Amino acid sequence: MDAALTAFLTQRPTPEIAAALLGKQLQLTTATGQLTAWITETEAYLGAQDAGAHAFKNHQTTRNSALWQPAGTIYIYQMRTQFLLNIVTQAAGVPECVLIRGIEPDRGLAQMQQNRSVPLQNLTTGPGKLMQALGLDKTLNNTPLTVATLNLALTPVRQPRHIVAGPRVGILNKGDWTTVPLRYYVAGNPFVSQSKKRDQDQQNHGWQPSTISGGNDNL
DNA sequence: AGGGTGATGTCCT
DNA sequence: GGACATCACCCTT
Repeated sequence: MDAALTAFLTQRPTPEIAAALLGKQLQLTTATGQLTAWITETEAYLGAQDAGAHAFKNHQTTRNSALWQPAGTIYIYQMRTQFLLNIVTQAAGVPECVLIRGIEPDRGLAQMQQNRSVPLQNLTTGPGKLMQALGLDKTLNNTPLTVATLNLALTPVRQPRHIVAGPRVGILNKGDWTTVPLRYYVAGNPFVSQSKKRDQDQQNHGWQPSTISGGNDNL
């Protein structure tokens, strides 16, 4: 694992990591070229103490064993018919992670639309949708980033103008953990799940304009 | 708003 | 071995 990436994913609490991931880039190498996308929405899951997390009470199973691996390990699990992408944070043995819930396509948009044939505004606005667009299943589960065809790049980066924190999606009847604001998204970005059109910034997608320069030949 | 999908884990018989 | 819940999405009303 790349030293800078390990530092990024271990040297502060997981909620801060989840917020800092907004504007970082996912990069997937495929047979037909590279797919890249900016992270727009995340959720933090805080391990054994977190009633909303798979690692609650430190219960390790076949499905969630990746959570106990070192920072930067990919954790992918299946929910109904969908696959969901998480990145493990903190030292090995600490089962915390960040769920990737939204991405803004950058390079390889045509390939993503071929993988998932829906209008652009519905392409990557949710954790299952973005995995369809990337063409990923559970194959990369329990694999380290950078070793896998999927990588997390710390540069280039886009800077959110404003980050919104709120309750996580789909966490019900979990006491205080139901409402704790561990979901983060780029305010005004159209590639955020459940975002309303009137709240979207169609000009800059919620990014600092000075950080948008070049690179994006699709949107 | 509501139902179908259908992998995986947990709690029960 | 079965009933039930789950970090979604799609389609129909």
